[in-house]
Amino acid sequence: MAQTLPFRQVSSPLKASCHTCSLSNLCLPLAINETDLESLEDIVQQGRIYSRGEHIFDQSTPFRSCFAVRSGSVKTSIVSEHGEEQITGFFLPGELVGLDSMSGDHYACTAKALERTSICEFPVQKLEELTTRLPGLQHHMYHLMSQEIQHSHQLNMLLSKNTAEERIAALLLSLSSRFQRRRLSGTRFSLPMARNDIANFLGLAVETVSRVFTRFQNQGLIKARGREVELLDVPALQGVSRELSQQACP
Amino acid sequence: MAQTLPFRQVSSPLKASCHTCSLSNLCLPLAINETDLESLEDIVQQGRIYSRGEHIFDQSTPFRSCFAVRSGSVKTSIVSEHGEEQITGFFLPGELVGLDSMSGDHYACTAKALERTSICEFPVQKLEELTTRLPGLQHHMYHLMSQEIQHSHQLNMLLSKNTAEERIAALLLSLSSRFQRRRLSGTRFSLPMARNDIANFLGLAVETVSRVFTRFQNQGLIKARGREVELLDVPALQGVSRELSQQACP
DNA sequence: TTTCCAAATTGATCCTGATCAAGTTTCAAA
DNA sequence: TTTGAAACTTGATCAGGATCAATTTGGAAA
Repeated sequence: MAQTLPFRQVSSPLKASCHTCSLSNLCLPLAINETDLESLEDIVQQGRIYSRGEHIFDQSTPFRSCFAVRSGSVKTSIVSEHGEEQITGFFLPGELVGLDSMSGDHYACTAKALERTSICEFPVQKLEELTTRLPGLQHHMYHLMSQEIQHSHQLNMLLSKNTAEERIAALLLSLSSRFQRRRLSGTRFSLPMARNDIANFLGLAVETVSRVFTRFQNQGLIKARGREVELLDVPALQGVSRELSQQACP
Repeated sequence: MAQTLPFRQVSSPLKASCHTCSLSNLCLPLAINETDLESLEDIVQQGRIYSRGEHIFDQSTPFRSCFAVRSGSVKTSIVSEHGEEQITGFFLPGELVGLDSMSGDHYACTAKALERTSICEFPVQKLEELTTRLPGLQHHMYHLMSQEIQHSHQLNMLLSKNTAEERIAALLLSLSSRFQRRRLSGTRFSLPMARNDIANFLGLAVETVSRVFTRFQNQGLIKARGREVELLDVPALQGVSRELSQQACP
């Protein structure tokens, strides 16, 4: 995958057009003004398209940029010394990938496209220069990073206190509200990730995930066929989850 | 606890002396220069002393400041809708509390002193102003927040993949290396937290923590009497833990 | 010192979810 | 269309750790 990086930099980087991007209200501070927005556009590069399963970066890639998902979705994961993988997050359009890597000179995780995915690239060096000039943008960076800490803490609680059913209900509701913020249906959507990924993320076995899905289905809470999911009874799901209403929702 | 806050602000805040603070190499960027350090000292207030169990802030407190532990130790926790508590971190001298709260206008967690604890206060408004002027300090803030995300991700992995023994070994080793960085013994120290807190933090029952401690003791890995702990066989503990070598170690 | 309550330990039993083992479905490539 | 492999589902069994219960220890206040 190391070859893809030089390629992306050689190929003339398109200047991003945050002005017209429908996601700008998600990945940008709402308070940002016209001139500030132009400064940001100057440093943002419209990255290339990644196809399903393709690496965006991994723990051996030198850290240069954060990435905003424009369309599609991304998963990040860390790997233990013994090769065990732990998925640390799923990222939907408008969400920023790489905030965990802003210390050290390599990425702290591996990022992989879950489907055909388009991303915008923020070179951190330029971003840091810019945030010293734009206090509003700096504040927004603190805001985003702080939220990522909070969401991870909520996930800790979920993993340490909740049952399999509660974890899965919470994930479904999280996805639901995040889709909804993107003006997509919050009750009928397509899971960007495999059952295996769900299991890994939530600290469960695949078989358990599968069983809970069918149990929810039998109880009339959801309708699921493969990755297509319909939430039939959101209040009931909320009753099951009791926590993490909008994990990782920026 | 709300009464203590006004009190702390009325009582003339002492200007901190980061110059002479033995922890400055932990909580400050190493590259910071003389003039920058003075700017920082201008905004840092030497906070008051908290006694064991005392609240520093909670989720109803308006967010104003981050805090650096000067001596003693602090635990932070979040509470679910149903009143379940989840400890999200233990903080030793030199570590910064409150980075998860830099979004929103209230703290995102509750912070409580685990013992007699002295802290320095960083009013965030002034801190943000300062970081726009000092790019090195801004970079350091990104660095610290990024690390907090990483540590939380590592904790996620620990909770989702590791056994009770592995979790506890990892915690002991984490504390060990953090004490060591503070020039304290890494093999013989006093746990700042109760068994209950360890259990809560690691997603276990108290009884399990107790049992693992005695098991480790019988295997000759540690010697434990109450909160006094001696690590007798660090390599063996590392073999048990296999992960999270230095969680939350800034 | 005694008293008292919280913290910690130890034992016995139970249950959720892991693991092992077959299938079944899906979907992409030939 | 066939084929093959990965993804998913379902069933049976097992085990790690939770829970319940009973002491024991420790430390602060009287």
